Amino acid sequence: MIDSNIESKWQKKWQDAKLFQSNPDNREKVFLTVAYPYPSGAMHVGHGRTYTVPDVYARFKRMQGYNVLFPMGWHVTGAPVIGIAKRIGRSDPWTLDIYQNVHKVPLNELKKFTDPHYIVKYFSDEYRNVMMKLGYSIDWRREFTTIDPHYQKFITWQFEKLNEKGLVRKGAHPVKYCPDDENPVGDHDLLEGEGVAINELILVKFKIGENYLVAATFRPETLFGATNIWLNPNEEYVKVKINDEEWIISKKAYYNLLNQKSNLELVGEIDTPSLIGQHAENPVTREKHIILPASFVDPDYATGVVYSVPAHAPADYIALADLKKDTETLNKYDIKDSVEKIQPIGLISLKGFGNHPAAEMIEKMSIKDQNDPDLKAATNEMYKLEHAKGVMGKHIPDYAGLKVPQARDEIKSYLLETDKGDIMHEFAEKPVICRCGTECVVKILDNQWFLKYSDEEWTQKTLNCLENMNTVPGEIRSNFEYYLNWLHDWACARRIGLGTPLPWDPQWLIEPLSDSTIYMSYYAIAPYLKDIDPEQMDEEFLDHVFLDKKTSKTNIPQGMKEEFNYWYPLDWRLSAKDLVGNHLSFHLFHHSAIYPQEKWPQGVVVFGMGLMEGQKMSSSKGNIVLLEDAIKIHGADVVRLFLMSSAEPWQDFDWREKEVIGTKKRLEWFIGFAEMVDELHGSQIKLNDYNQAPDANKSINAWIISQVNQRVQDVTRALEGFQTRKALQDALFLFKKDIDHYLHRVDHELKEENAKEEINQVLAYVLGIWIRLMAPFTPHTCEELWNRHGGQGFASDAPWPEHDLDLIDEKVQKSEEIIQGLVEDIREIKKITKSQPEKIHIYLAPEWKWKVFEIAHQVGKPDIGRIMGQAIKENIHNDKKELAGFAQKIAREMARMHYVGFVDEKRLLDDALDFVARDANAEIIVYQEPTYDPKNKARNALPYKPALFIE
RNA sequence: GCAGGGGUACCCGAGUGGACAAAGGGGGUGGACUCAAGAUCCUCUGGCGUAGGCCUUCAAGGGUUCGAAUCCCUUCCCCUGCACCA
Repeated sequence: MIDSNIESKWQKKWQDAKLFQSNPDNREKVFLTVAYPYPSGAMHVGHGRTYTVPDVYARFKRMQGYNVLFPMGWHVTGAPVIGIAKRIGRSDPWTLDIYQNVHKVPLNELKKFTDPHYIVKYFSDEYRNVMMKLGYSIDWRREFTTIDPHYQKFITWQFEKLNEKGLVRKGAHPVKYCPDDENPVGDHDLLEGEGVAINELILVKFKIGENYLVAATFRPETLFGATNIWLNPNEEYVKVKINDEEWIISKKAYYNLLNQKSNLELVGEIDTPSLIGQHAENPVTREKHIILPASFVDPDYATGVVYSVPAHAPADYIALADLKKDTETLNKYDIKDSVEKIQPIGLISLKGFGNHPAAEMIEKMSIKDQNDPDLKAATNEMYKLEHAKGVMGKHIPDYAGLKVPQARDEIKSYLLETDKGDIMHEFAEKPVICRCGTECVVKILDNQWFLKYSDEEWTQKTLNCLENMNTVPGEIRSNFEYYLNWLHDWACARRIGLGTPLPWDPQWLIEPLSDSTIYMSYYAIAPYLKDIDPEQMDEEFLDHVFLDKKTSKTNIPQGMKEEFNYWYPLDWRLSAKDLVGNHLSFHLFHHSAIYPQEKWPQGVVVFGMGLMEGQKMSSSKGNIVLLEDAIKIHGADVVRLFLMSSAEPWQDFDWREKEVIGTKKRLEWFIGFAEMVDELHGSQIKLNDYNQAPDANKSINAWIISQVNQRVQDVTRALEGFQTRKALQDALFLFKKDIDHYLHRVDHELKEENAKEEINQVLAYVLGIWIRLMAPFTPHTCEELWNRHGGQGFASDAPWPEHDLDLIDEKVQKSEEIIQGLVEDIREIKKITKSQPEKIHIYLAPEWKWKVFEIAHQVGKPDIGRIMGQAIKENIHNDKKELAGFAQKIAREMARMHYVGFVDEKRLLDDALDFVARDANAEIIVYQEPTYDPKNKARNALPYKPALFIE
């Protein structure tokens, strides 16, 4: 039923009609962009959602009469494809497997993937192809890649602006670094160690002879409790020269430090055992500490030298205990007497613990020795507790009474200022391994360029920008506020990758997040650039176009500047949730820095993630569904429909094959309905003849017209807020349910000519509205139906239906509820009594009960006194006792009831009598007055709820 | 740790003070159609009930209110992000 030829047919017609090529005119505009893809892999259904949301919104707004621009480009800046090309080049099996089997690249193409440019070309072609197959209403004339020379000139201009405004600075920066690739690596480049943080450690120089034994610590405040120094006697230690000092550290530490310190020089090897038993001087307390052996010391972590604080560090405490028992070692190094004398020195007071918390922690967690796997947990726990609640002891000079974090900062400053300490960086966890298999190191990059997002003035300006902006969903706003304030300076340049050179320091390339902040502006000028030499796009040129500055240039194309001013500011920016803290925030920063306020972004929409059958979707794990396959199996409209209906854009959606098929059935039903309308009509209808709602004589016809108008209102409202799921809930699922119900209700009337004529009119009206409501979601199907049923022009261009408030009638809706309530009541009574009645007597509520309802409604509260008072005053019923009983009974109900006024139930039931009789399979007799009432049921009758007697 | 979002029936998921035993979908049940299967349509899908009703439920406990899935407090649990980068 769903035919891919139909889809390609309409795609071609749209293209031929240039339907989605948007040019400035006198209409109101809507400009929306979605983050352009980085084409390093095939497009899966997760991407499908990302790009379908703006398409649906664009189509919706277009039908409402706006001039809508929805463009697309390719973000090819960055390093990942370089790595991929390299790995393909050396036939890395993992990479080959992913590209062959997950991205489904044919072998002859894969061979060419050693060229990173080819990779992005290949996948951007594929993306474009899939986007076209999905029927996106993109203005393809504006397409570009981020390494086009024209675009590079635009980026150059942007960075010159930022630099002129003093928003760029130079500095040093620690990064994860692969020594083999000679490049920083991001988390996605890692085989192991994803998300591992880089920590800063303080180096403390313990003087030993003319040299320094350099220990590393997170907790310099504990220097006052140091009792000894630990080395691992089985490891190699070396002497290195740094500036004019000589340090003793482990050999592995030396190699790590090479990446962090310049002018580091290996001077000589050390005989490690000879150090044991010697003493080194604490730079703060001037005490001499003995150097002792410990197996827990990892030579690859930090400097391989640790100073020991047994009172507060569980590892030190247990290592000391181990050593005291180890007579062999004590004798070997002749340190027995010294070790025995060592006692923990408490220096931090901690609520709930005594003088030596580490000892208690060891006890509590039953740590056996220094090789116990739980030792790490004990250390962490201790660290957290003392960090959060510890206070420096009274006997500690200068720092007494300070909280631990504060003391730590002050001691750190003291050590650094007096040159008694230094800093190094280390991974929080090891190993960290690059995809190429090499173990990564922490490297300090000098001469790095930073965007100064920490700049207060700039942040404030950007917060202003946020304040005047819409965020969808609304809750995401506080995230933005948080991130804008939190953002540190951003290292904006790289050594490796594709991209634009930094104009004033061209050995650096502008990094991908930094070159995609204001590029939405570029879409406005993109169609003008074909015949322009990029060299002409200098600062004066672009200042004129984007900032309205005067120019004497004569080679700037006519209309370029005007076009930018027409489309800008950007109305909506759409992007994924995880980009709130970088891309989306950067885009606000850069707009606020470069453009005047009237050009600042107007809104953002944030996306959730995609799941597949409940599992996280991920190319590297292979559990993705390629869009191309999904389109092939289900058709573009079904894919679109499922993606839009299964979750709101900002929620995570779950691709479940079973539910996709369910969606497909629903769409087929819609198509079948259209056919059925024609069939009932007896000949092809012309939708244009049915733009007005027909006059309804029967209440059920008024009901469906009311429902349809209600749905139109709800769908429109939902789409305005990008709630595609809610919109479809109304436009498809509930709409279908209404029609199901309607058809069920009128089924028996289709044989009567008179009734049928009205039904036909109603159905034609409904169909015309329905096709248009669905057009943004399933454009191909809707074009086809629109065309088949004599709609004018393209459905994509047809006017969006507007709801008529006069037709949304609460009484009509209530009336149908009354009928349904009645049918359900009959069913229930039949079920309970397990009987099949022959006659059903229906008693309507007398007039006085309606009056009591009216009074109760006006009173508005369950205030029986007032209701009674008013009722007696109006003299609505003679039997005061019955009146009181009734008032009491309904007082409570009223709060729950949706009272919409008097409904002529007699007329209503006459209308629906056939239906009720058929459903109940019995004769129905309606009584306004209870002339026959053997079981005295009539007194139960309420407005909206007639009484029943079945026999 | 910090920040944000959550816990609703067999599953997914609406619902932010009364119309709620709780939308919609999926799954299941029974029925109609059919030689049959499939598709389609209808019913039911917390418990009890020979008259349209009653009882128990929205992570757990406590509170506010005439009235709580919804508001407040406490506890437990889950998810996402925390950067050198798509």
